[in-house]
Amino acid sequence: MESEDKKGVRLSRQRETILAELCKVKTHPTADEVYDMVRKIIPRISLGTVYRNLDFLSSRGVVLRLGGAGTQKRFDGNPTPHPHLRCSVCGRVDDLEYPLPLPEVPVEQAMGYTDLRCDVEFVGICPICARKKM
Amino acid sequence: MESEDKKGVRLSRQRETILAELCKVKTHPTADEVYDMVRKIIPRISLGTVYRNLDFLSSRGVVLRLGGAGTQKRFDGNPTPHPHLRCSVCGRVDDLEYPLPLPEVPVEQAMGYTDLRCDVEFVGICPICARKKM
DNA sequence: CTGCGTGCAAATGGTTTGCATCCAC
DNA sequence: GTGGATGCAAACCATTTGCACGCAG
Repeated sequence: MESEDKKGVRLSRQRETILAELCKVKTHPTADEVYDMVRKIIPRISLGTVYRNLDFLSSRGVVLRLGGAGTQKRFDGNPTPHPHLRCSVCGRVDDLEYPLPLPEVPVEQAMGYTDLRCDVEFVGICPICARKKM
Repeated sequence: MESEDKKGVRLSRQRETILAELCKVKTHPTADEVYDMVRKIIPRISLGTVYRNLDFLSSRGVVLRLGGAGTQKRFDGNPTPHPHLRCSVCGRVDDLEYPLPLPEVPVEQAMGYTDLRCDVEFVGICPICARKKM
């Protein structure tokens, strides 16, 4: 029954817009990049609201919060776990467009951990930063 | 020639102790857990020094800095990339003690990224937190 | 009407940094 | 002696939070 989960949840223009903008791009924006995107539509939105909604959406599995190696967290409009490429120089994150089976661990080998989800991230240098180095 | 890399590098008691303590444990301590460990040996060490040295050591590949899903970064005395298990509740990180081949991406599929290193992290609930929930 | 969501601003918390001093080489 | 490393404290910066108001249901 999904109604149990949705009890008391409202659809504000802010929340709607944040999700729409995030799904629109193929980049993996940080919270304040999302803030900039949404501000073009709702100029008076606050950064706190953006954080609250990204939190809300990722806790419901509607979007993905990428932990990753960098300082800032990045968000992905595609909630299905899939491998990412991260640039160790500029922090940019791309989707890996190559079918790569996510590794799995037999439950009895998971050292007692449960509900395992696999995160795969390839860290390297993106073509743009590689070029700059020359 | 390793002397080129080591130009001007000194081995202070602080740096030595930080590395020794980190290698001694099988947990994956955060910077201030390392601070606590080292403070038992060098009480007047500063947190800044711990950060500077963990930075120094990981940039040289002597230890591993785990990006990971949590807020704080964790460090691993074993510099060889290997899969980790992370508890999404308490943030604890364990080594996966199960041989799992790290996925590889053919260079021509890496979307122009170079020097790729693979990070695999399984996120789930550790046995301790699972028990607490009951 | 209700109470969830928002805007604003202050607070947090991990990490970084400037600077004078210290000590490994 | 020299410059890399330290201790201390202030600065940073991404993120979180308290509070009064606004608006979706």
